[in-house]
Amino acid sequence: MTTTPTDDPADPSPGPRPGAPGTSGTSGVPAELADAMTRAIKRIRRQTGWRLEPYGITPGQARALRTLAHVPGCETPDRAMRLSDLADKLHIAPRSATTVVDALEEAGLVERRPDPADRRAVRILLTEEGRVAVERILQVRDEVAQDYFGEVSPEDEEVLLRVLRAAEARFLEAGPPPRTSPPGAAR
Amino acid sequence: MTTTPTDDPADPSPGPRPGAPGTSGTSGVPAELADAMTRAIKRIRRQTGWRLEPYGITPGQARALRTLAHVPGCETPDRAMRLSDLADKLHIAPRSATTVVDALEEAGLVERRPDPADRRAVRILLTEEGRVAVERILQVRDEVAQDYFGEVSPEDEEVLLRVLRAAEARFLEAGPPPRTSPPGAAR
DNA sequence: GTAGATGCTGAGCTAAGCTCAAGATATTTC
DNA sequence: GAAATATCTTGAGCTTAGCTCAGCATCTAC
Repeated sequence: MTTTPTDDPADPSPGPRPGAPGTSGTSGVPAELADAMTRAIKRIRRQTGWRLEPYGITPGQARALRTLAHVPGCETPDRAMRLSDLADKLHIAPRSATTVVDALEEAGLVERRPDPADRRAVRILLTEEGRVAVERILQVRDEVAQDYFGEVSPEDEEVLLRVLRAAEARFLEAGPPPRTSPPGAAR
Repeated sequence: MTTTPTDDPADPSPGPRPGAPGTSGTSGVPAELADAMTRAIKRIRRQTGWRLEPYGITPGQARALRTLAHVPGCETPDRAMRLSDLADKLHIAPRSATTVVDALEEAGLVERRPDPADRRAVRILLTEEGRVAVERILQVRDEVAQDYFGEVSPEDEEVLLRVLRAAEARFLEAGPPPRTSPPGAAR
């Protein structure tokens, strides 16, 4: 194997701090965990992006489509998401959601419809083609996850899922996390 | 709680496909796992970014600094990373690494030195200030991971870490993953 | 010692975010 | 019911983090 066109021989996130000449290096197991998850997700994302590329679906569009498809009445003009809801869910500014939706509409995956109950607002409906795209996205997601976690035993999978969900719930419950820094932070 | 300035009340990645009117929805446990990890990492990253912000360290700089600090002889001009090595590790083009290093140098965290053995190349040395920054970064990483995973039992932590590392090793070993799409892909 | 490969960077581009402000509607207040 | 205020979307223009292409300096091989 010359010039191996591999995915990623090594990732930025290093392992257990080999020789860092630091002063206060704690580096607990949780940190290792976060690093390992970061690497895993990075690879999964890359894979997913590549496999969706031939269909002309960008990662951003995939995110938006999944979010739109997630709401129960996503096909009816009075229950589908509004543009601003989409923005909220995606953690982007409403103005940015406009651009995302522009692209999706351009691609025929989505359709703007006036909200019957509020003429300022616009509802984003999935088109038939959009639904097909969502199916593809979910399928690719499954494939990639299967590739990555396929060999994990069902018991371990259960543990992972349980732990992650517990951690998530706890974190969300903890409420608004501080955006301030710990010690006397001067920049 | 009015106008809660929460972190993220809900993420784009939805749960177990509640009402998606799909045709071929498989949605196995691995996919759920990938989604859960994606959400976790997203939150961890956001938190980390916020906590590093007061120090004037951007996420991109943090990644670069950690990568630089990772090499054993990162303080000596003949063992520290070259710019192109950094680019490789970060998965960015060499030209982009130039810009990253420009910023780091500007901030006094890093120093360009000619490679004693190859006058085309440049070695990126951490300055004293850079080392301090790396310590901060690692500390914040620890804190955030602790916040997120702190309540997980040591046994579960072990399982997670073991499984993730196994999956990672398997994935890397599988070699260059295909960038082509599964069925007859026409865009 | 010349030819080609390699390492870095200047110039200029793109994608995906952002803010600010304006136009059209809703909602509330008097 | 009219006026003030708030909300929803979008146009204009900016920023950031990437990219490619081209060029110069140097290294390696013949």
